[in-house]
Amino acid sequence: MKNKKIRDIYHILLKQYGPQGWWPLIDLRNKTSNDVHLKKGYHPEDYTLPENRSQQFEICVGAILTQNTSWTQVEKALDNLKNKGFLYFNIINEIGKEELISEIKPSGYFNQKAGKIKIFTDFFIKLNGRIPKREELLRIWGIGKETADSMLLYAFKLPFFMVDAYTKRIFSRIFNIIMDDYDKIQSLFQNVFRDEFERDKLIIFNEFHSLIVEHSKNVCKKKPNCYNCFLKDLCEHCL
DNA sequence: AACCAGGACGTGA
DNA sequence: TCACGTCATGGT
Repeated sequence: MKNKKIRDIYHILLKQYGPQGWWPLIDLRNKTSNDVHLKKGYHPEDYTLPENRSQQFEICVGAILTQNTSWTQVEKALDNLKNKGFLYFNIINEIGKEELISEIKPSGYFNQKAGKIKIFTDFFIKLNGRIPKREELLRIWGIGKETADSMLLYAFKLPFFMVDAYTKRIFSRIFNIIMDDYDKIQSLFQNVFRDEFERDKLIIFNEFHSLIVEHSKNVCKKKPNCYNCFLKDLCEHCL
């Protein structure tokens, strides 16, 4: 049964990698941590974050910046914005597009992304603290399904399972079927955990996605390292 | 030196 | 609907 397999995989990944502490927040990066192994900005097992509109906004900007771009590049862009004092919705709203572009260059696609961030910022301000509907986000130019769901899950704490290229790749291999339809994959996963409490769903979707990213980077890469993959007993690609 | 990274949009068939 | 081109920097 697919559902049980998906549940098993979640628990295996969680046990192997541990809580991932998504979504990283820039202010936590500068905090002195007694755990040197803790990746900066991440906050494992603290699901209270984000705790204010400013942090929500930062996550949303990061979600746009990371479109088809590695997070290390996004960090550079966010650092630039932070150091300039730009990483606030009221400031982004004030500054010119060219000014924004010059700070987010490391993340690539800077012309498009600057426009996307400006448009989203206008929307975010008009929210005035309200939590947006998914359809509202999808109507905004520059926000597709994945970006919308990453905002809903990690910034607005709503239980949407987000699907990305990694998710499609891993589970295409595991089930030995081409899984490419965003909506089908999302409803499959949300259905698996439909009976969980809302609070648990949030944690599960939060961790699951980040664990998928972690496993995809380390093991289930484009050229997979099946030899030391601890999912191989469940993976049809390896049978 | 090609290839890829936590996608989305516009176009033509 | 779908396949494809475009956007762009910096890592490996």
